[in-house]
Amino acid sequence: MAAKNSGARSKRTRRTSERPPPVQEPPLSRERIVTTAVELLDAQGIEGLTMRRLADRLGAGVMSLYWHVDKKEDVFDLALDAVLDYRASPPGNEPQDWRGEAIHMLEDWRASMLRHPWSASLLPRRVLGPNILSRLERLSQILSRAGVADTNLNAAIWSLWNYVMGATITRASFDVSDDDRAAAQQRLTRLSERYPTIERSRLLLDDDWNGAFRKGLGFLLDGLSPK
Amino acid sequence: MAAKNSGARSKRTRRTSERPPPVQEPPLSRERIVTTAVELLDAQGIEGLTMRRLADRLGAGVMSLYWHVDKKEDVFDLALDAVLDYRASPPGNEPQDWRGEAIHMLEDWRASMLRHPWSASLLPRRVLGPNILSRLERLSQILSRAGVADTNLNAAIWSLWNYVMGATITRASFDVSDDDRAAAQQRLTRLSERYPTIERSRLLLDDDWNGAFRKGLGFLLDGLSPK
DNA sequence: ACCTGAACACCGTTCAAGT
DNA sequence: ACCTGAACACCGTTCAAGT
Repeated sequence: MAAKNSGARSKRTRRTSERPPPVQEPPLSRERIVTTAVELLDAQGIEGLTMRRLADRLGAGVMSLYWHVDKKEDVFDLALDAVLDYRASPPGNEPQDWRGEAIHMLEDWRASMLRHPWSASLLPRRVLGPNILSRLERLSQILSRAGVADTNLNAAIWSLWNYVMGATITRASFDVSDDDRAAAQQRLTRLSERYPTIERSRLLLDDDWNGAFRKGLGFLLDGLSPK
Repeated sequence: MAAKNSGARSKRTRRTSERPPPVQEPPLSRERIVTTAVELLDAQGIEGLTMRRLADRLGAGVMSLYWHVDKKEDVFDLALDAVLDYRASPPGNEPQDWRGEAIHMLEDWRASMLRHPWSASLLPRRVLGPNILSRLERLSQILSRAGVADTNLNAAIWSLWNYVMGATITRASFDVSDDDRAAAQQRLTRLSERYPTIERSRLLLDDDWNGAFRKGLGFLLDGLSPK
């Protein structure tokens, strides 16, 4: 009873068993597709998401997906936004600690994406889904309450966005290719007369990503703070 | 004589004409491959670069490429670094205006990538080529000379890197999908009770990308400046 | 040393059809 | 309304072979 539907592609013979749909194969739906897509992306990375594989995991034919979704791109859009959900303490709270609030939300943003490393390299090409928008909304409110001038508000939001995106994308890509990074540092050491400064500071070997993220974010918030 | 080799795929009959290789079809080489790859990427975008198409443009068979290059990935790596060359006034100059120097170099970085929008979405997954490294080296020297403490140096470099990458990637992706952006703003206006703050500040309609970039960079440099 | 075509194991998506 | 298989026009890369 356990591994019933695993190995055998026995779609044809399903009707013979009499039970009313026993949870086992709920009908296809956008939701189910997105959930499974995220699973697949987590497991196999961005290259691993294939319409054929996705359909397989769902126990459906490839073309069935196209009833619920227009193009493969849509699956990417939906998967990305699905991953960026944010629940935080209600907005009105503690208007004094805007810095802490901003840091919390942005670190969570980064963490959410690093939990699904594919999301980082996906984001650049994707549309702004509702979860992304509501994070931007939240950020805007925090900064506004903090006293950032209206004329600076958009620039401030985008600069934080830029910082977080850049950091996350970089982090995720280094994660994937740790060997490449080692190779780069090797080359760097070999050519230490060409890159003396970053060689000396061990720029590529510094492993404290979280610390660097927080520190840099601190710099930026310092610069943003209304004087 | 002009459009000699354009339409006809007459590889077979080439030997009949007697001339010594008249510049027309220089032998395949890594360099030629990279140059053509950049052209192709500029023209067709990231999806447009295909080993088959690339070989076609070079008047060679697909598999000939694989003598000069291991995998398609390599072509991407090489194309990316090729685009990031930086020539600036010699490093020793004007030690006083570090801020101007940093801004110049980072704006040039962004501009170089925006000239080849595919580079922005490529970078996250790529190795650090020599041109990228030498920019980081340069940045490190500037900040060091500016008096940034050694303990802050790496964090400072990465935060600037993050900012520039985030900004560039975002800019490039919005460039590609201007309609998507319009659609997003539409949805946003429709749901203005959900996103009142960013709706009011017209976050998604603000078109002054260059201004926003400079402003945000200013914030960050302010935060970085040794007090 | 350099280049090649045929073949393999994949893709996303159109289309006409089934229930 | 929802699902399907066959077919089309592509991919990157292995392999055995040519010069």
